[in-house]
Amino acid sequence: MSIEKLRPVENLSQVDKIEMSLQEYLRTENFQPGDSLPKELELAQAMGVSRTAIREALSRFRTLGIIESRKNRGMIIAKPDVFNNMERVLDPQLLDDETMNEIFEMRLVIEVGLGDVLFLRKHNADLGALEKIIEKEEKATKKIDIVKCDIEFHSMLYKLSGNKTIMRFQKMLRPVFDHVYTKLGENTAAFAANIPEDFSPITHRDLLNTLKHGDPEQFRSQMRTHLMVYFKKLSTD
Amino acid sequence: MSIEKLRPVENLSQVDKIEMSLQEYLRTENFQPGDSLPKELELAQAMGVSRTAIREALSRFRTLGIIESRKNRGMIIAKPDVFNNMERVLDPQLLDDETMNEIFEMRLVIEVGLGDVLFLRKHNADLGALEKIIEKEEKATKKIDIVKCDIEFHSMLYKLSGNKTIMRFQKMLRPVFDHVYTKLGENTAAFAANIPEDFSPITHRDLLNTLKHGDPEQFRSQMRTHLMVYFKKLSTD
DNA sequence: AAAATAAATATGTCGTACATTTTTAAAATT
DNA sequence: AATTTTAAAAATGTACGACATATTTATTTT
Repeated sequence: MSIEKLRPVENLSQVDKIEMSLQEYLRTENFQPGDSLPKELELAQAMGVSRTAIREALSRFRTLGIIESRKNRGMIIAKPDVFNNMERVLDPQLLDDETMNEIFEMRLVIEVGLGDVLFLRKHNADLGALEKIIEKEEKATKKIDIVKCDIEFHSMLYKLSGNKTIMRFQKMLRPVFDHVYTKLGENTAAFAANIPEDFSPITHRDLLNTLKHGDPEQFRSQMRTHLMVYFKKLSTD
Repeated sequence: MSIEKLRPVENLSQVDKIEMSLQEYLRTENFQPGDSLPKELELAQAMGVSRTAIREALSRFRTLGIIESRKNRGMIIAKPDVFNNMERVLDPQLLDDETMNEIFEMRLVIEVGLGDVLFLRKHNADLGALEKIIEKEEKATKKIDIVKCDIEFHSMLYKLSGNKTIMRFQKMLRPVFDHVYTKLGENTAAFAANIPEDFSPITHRDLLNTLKHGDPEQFRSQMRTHLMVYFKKLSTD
């Protein structure tokens, strides 16, 4: 059994306890987005602690996007934004290589799986947008422009999925991708390493064609191949 | 162009500014995990604000898992945990139906795409663990036990992916899944609705067999079918 | 009754003080 | 002189009180 679950018993600060207590309160009282919270002073008095401590606990909720406070007016339960604030944590400068690799792998997983959703929604999706990006890419000569188009193309796929949560997720991870891209840009040898001799790459145009006239299974497979070039990791361990 | 990018110009609180300033400082000074930060008072003096304001900004970073503070000792840059604290935001009670659907759809996307990684790593993965879960499931009679096994099976897939980030992601989303499961459990009619007459479901055993003797493409396709039963949404819009 | 004014309200910011525990420095003992 | 004991300094955590500011509510004036 995992022992981590029950670690923090009495190593909790006062604010930690207040936070837990508050969270419990919000849940049991069934607070909903838009509902307004008791005033800081009321909370402080009710819990028998200082306003300072209450404010720090509330500050955590605010940081997590659980509550919102309007100056001089009061605080309300916020409509949760799932990936709120994650961008700030995902600083490529702070991430270790392993996590970075894992995130990139996760991207592969998602974009391969994205095929199904794309096929379900493509009738009301703007495939022309993809076409335009591809044309721009095919005309581009400088590497930086090609990379830009690449990012644009894949971003557009997320957009066409029509799933705002997935879109948000990609937006959140983009700094990581960009970072890896630029790193790869500096060193195309590693970039193209570990690709088998007989490997025939899949272009963005291939993907679009499949999206237009193919089926999800084909798309998944092609996307897998298309993204493989970025993964030394995947092919080795 | 999206106007949202440049909205908050002068609607920033002092703490907001301090936070930005601090983040900038940490980035340009190239702080790395483990490095210790200046003391609160030093920061306050350097920026010409009170310790209170500094503390609130630091509190945000702590909440986001960017820094860690050891009582009476000092604060250090933390090794970022990408999905730190996200669980608390993902309270099913607060999520609207649309987001919930989108998250569930994202799960489909990921588990379909997971096939590739599973096949890459299955040699050092414990397929026997899956076998055991399936056996338990096949013996189970009560619905609640079956649901439990179902959750266990899918969780195990994430685990076998060997990608800790993906695993963390699933852990984070599990409360949402559980919530939907129990809601579905109350109403099996809706649960099984919208499934075509000629639909032949894919069992967990089918998936395991494919994992053992099939190929990624087959697995992706079967996983797609397997998860389809949960999606009225996917088949309609 | 409508408009203008005043009071109450709630969060944001500040300053100070003290508790607690770790680290560092100093003193005492062998 | 080296080790142990004791004392001081340091840093975060908690608390209280005060004021600023902008909003809301109540009161007064026209």
